[in-house]
Amino acid sequence: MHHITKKIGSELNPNVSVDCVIFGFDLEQLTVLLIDRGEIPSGSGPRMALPGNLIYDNENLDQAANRVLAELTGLENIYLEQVGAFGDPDRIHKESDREWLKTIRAEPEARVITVAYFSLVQMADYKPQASSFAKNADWIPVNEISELAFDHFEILQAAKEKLKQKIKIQPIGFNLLPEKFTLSQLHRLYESILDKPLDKRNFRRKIQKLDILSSLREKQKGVPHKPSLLYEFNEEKYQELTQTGFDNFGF
Amino acid sequence: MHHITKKIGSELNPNVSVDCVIFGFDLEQLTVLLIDRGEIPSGSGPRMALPGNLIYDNENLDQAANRVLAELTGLENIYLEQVGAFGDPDRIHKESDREWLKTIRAEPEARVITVAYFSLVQMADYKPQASSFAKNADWIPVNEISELAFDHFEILQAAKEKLKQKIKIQPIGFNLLPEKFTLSQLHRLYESILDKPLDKRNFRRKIQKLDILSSLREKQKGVPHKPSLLYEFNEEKYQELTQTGFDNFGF
DNA sequence: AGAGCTTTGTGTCAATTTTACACTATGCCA
DNA sequence: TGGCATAGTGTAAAATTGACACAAAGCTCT
Repeated sequence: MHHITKKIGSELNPNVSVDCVIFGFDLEQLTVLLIDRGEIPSGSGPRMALPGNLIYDNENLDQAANRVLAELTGLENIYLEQVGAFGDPDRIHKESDREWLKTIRAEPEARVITVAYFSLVQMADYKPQASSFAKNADWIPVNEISELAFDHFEILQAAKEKLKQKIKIQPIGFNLLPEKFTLSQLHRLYESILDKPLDKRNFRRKIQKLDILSSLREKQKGVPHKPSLLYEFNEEKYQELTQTGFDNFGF
Repeated sequence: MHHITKKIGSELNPNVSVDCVIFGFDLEQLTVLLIDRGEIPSGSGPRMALPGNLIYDNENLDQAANRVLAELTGLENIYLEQVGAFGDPDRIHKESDREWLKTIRAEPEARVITVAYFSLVQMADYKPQASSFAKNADWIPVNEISELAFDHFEILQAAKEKLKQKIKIQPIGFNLLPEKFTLSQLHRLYESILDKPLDKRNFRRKIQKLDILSSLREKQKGVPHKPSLLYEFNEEKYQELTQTGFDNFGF
């Protein structure tokens, strides 16, 4: 009678999905990877949405999120963290959303609870392209997003907030940067996540005191100003740090 | 074919449940309200579980959590916050859990994702009693809990951690105390949530600086030692504080 | 009534952390 | 070579933290 009476492990669960807020950083500002659903038949309504999909009955939630991420970007072993569950019965109320669901879901009217995740990726690792998921995918600066499909805007807000809290407690921001980066880039990253200016000297002092950066004997090339030293993230020290635990970056 | 083709809004969703970690404080230590499932037929396995239930298709997740809380305790308008979603396909692997589900669920083999909440209640407001939920319910000190049904122990850990983080950022601990309380009680509450000793004088200094307590001209009665002054939580100041936002209690 | 027990309530000092703030150095470009 | 843009650096005042000890109040017991 219900899907659970079917063979377990082989099918989509019509009631539970995952959505991923995939953050990137273009060295200027925080961005999110959104999919473009193309022209919405009924004309109105936002075209952009978070990547997401129903879960399979034989995978756990983390696996589902990793799968969605991999299906869209091909990336694996990416930093991923749950934001929470969202499940208003009327979270699908825009006409454009209903119509779209008809084109992609076997049961477009099902009441779906979605579990949101956020992930941090190095933008350079993935150049957006069309996929099974989407007519198109794009990195969009978070500040420029004002509406999304379904309740995805709400989810985005929650993900931003969670990231904000988390980065005060763990130096996860490195997941967003290329291997070699400058302190100024790190500085701008923190500013864009925390959404407030941070004093340059004080920021540098604090970060350095964490002692998780290795300075390279290497400088930026070709910039029209004084070149910056490049740094690497020192995983060893980071592990030490997370072991002993630290409560506060103090930003 | 699936339950979603039925009339929406009237039925249990067989795939999604909520579980509540209901915290209390007995003025000595942090406690959790657990239900006792009674003798487990197969003999082995934990008897205690978190209160929880499947959601209805016409309620959102917060409503479902509030409903479960109200059904068990009769309490309403209680502090409630989502912890996250838990959904291992094999989260129901103990034999005792399978058997119990057979007695309470229409579809005991369904793969269920549960959304966990934690809530803070004043223990005095609720005296445990049997209910539709449980043969019995009881306040159990969190430190004395070492196993629970399903993945409830894991959920409890996550809820404790979330509470720990949250209380560093917002003075939500007041939800656990009676209207009038002493600074020592508040002190012990913070110690038991943070699970570490806090210096008495430093604690008092910090709390007082928040300026959200009103001292009453009233003392404890009948205690075999110097009586303590009683305090009230000052909601007005609290609102001010949460508006302007404060990032850190600094514990 | 007094001794003893238990918990309350209080202050200071040293060390650390935070905040605010401005100028020189380096490399490109025109 | 001068101009432009960003990198990189130090200090002093203020605030916060952490460590620490003893007198006061009320009850109980004898």
